[in-house]
Amino acid sequence: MNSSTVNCEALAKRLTQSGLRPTVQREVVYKAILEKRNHPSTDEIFARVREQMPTISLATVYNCLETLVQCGLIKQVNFERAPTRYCPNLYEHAHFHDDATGEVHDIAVPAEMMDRLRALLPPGYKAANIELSFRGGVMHTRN
Amino acid sequence: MNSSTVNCEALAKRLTQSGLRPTVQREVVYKAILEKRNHPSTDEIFARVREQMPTISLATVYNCLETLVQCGLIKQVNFERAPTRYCPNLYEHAHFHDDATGEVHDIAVPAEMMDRLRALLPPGYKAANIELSFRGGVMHTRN
DNA sequence: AATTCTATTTGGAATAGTTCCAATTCCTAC
DNA sequence: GTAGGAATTGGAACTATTCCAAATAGAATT
Ligand SMILES: [Mn+2]
Ligand SMILES: [Mn+2]
Ligand SMILES: [Zn+2]
Ligand SMILES: [Zn+2]
Repeated sequence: MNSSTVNCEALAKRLTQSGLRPTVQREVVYKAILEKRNHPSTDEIFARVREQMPTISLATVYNCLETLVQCGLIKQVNFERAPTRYCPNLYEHAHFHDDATGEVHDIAVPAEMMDRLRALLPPGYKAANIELSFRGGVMHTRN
Repeated sequence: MNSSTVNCEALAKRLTQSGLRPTVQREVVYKAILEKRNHPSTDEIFARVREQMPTISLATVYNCLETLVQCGLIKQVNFERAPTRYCPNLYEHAHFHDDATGEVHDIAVPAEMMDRLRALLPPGYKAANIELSFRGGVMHTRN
């Protein structure tokens, strides 16, 4: 029983809990995101998925992604107005967008820091969601 | 000498410094953003600007906004994939997007907090930009 | 097992914010 | 005043995403 099997059992369970059907399309889209966790765009996911299922439609990929987000299995990552990316890392974390390569890296954020951020809000403001993102470069260290 | 005059002198100065011309279109777009600092969208800015200058084109508004951002006079504010908004508040701050009203509110962020955020980055990562945004609701307090 | 009912998928059209482009107009420098 | 570059303009093009109506698949019921 490999990790992919585990993940897809979790997927089926979560979908069923939400009253949705664990379809093969949803499974293959979810696996595509898991296989290389580099915050792929919809196009990238579509390309990966087509290798397994060449007949899947782009509309279905969009539908599956929306479903997976609603079930809380993946997160949408938006940067400026660039095409939406997706992230299977469910821990609270921030994103670093490397200007040079275009890559997006996860940045760990302690829960305590999240609390500090929430504390910035005026009384009465309740944040359902906090997004923290960095943009910049990565210096190469010479040894 | 009202504040609008002051702001527009600053605008002209900044544009000239950048080797750009202080045109009437750029001035009227900038004033439109300052007049009601509610993070207006391009459409809203276009509507405001047309009252002063009914002949201005949408393309020019887009051009002016890009110029003003490049000069550092305003900031782009993106939320998910909603239409871009603009903000003349040049202090480092976060944004709170009210789900109920769609309004965007500025949230003050102490410089010390910004430093803590930067400190989350691994060695070698240099953030040219940090974006922090909240989404949620505002509770009404009874008295 | 056939039928029914609904969820899901599918291909293509439509949408919308934004960008691009070529032509005109406007400034500035000479 | 003329020349040259900057800025503006209207409209076309672009593109990520959403919408839609028809086809398909799957679960439930008889
Ligand atoms: Mn994408
Ligand atoms: Mn906008
Ligand atoms: Zn991530
Ligand atoms: Zn702001």
